[in-house]
Amino acid sequence: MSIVRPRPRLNRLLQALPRRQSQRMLRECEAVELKFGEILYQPNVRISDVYFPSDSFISLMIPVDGTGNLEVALVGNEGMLGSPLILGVNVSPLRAVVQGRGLAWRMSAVAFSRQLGRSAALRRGLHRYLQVRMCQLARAAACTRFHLVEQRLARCLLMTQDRAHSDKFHATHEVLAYMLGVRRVGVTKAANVLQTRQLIHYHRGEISILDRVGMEAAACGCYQADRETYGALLAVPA
Amino acid sequence: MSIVRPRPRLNRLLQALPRRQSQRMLRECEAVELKFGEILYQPNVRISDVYFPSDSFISLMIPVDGTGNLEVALVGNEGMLGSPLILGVNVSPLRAVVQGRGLAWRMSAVAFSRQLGRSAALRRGLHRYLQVRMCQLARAAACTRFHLVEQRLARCLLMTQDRAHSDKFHATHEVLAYMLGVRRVGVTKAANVLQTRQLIHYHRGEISILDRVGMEAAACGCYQADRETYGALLAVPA
DNA sequence: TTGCGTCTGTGCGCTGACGCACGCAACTGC
DNA sequence: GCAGTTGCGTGCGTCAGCGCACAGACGCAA
Repeated sequence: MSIVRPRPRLNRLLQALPRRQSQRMLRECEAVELKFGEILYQPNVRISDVYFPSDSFISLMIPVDGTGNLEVALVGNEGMLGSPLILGVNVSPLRAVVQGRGLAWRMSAVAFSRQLGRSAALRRGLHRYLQVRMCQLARAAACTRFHLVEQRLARCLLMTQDRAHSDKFHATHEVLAYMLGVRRVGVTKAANVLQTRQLIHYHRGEISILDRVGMEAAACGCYQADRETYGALLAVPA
Repeated sequence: MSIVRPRPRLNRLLQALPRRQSQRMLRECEAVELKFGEILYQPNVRISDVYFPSDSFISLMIPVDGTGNLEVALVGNEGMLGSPLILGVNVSPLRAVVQGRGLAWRMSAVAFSRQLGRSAALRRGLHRYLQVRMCQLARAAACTRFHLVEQRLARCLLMTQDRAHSDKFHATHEVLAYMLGVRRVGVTKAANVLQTRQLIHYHRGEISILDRVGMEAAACGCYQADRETYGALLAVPA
């Protein structure tokens, strides 16, 4: 049995804004459907649009030595793409690849910068989001250094589940290996263990999280730590 | 023979400001002598002061699983400590440990935030510095994941040399291991190779860089990449 | 039904780093 | 001049992850 949570129509960063500013932002946005594998940013290429995902999610990868890749962040409806613009820089050092297809709100870089100049509330919110990202980047460095593939895979799947807003989603071992910066075979082995332990089920790229609690135990503490960081800095007052 | 470059009296972030703003900042600062091993920030503890190192340098470490540590940034006179305040957050997720004793300009968090609110030039400069840090954090993640201890050690030594403004500085294998997140023995082996290749010389914690060019070749590309990132975003117009 | 592409599983040898533990040399303080 | 501390070197067994290679399983389309 699979619990599919209602797919969000909005982005949490936008939602957290005062009502009027939130509406002003949406007026400048257009809804776009992002396709799996679509590349939104290339390293050192000028950013022309920012994105506020709703039920899509995008992974940010840093190129290594011209050949390898490593995912350093996964952005869903809790975040945004185009953070350098918040700091007055209009190129991204990272590649942005759509991992989960779905809706996002797109806004031109020009309009975004204009809004940023006008709204202190917007700046405040996005600044806090940036701080969350910095924490998560630092943690990603430690995580990739110290934690085993199995733990990192569990963490990656949980993060994906959160952003897909469903306990079922599509991700082949190949893609997961690419994100984690390991061999495909490494993922196969780790995934096998998780499946044997009844934590997940997968079949030809369709992954289901069966035991969320068990998965959180199987993942390294970085998953919880990331969530707590987000909660502490961006808790949305109900 | 050892070329000791003139020790800088100022911090490059402050220097890059318009003259009047730079002076306004310095008026709020007091010069402090930082001692080796001194801890300036603890994770999740409120930031009371910011620091602009001149000839001191400080490493930022992220704690891992309550036991381990990993250096994710090394801050010298090209940067500052207290970046979360730029984003309106007054706690640091990282531990800040003085690696190279020397002078720094200290300023209260309150005064810093006030200046930040008043000077657009200050905000602009520090925002760009933040973007540099984000790039470097992402790169650190990839570097610790993919590169060998020997390359990473070379990179670490070069970064230290830059911030010490001297090709001689103090750093035991123990400390280097701590920063790189590897065993002390791992550093001993790697350092041995570098010494055999006449790139460095060390004796009881006193390290000399003998062949800068050779070292840059021995280090991974991350060293150059970090420099280029800094240069591209924070080039100081002469 | 056949064929082909995609996804997953397995096997083997290799290596970089780990943990542990001991030895030795140099410097410091009494 | 001796003891204790600090810094560095070495040796050994272990292990996670790598590269390479091949094989089975499933699914879609002709």
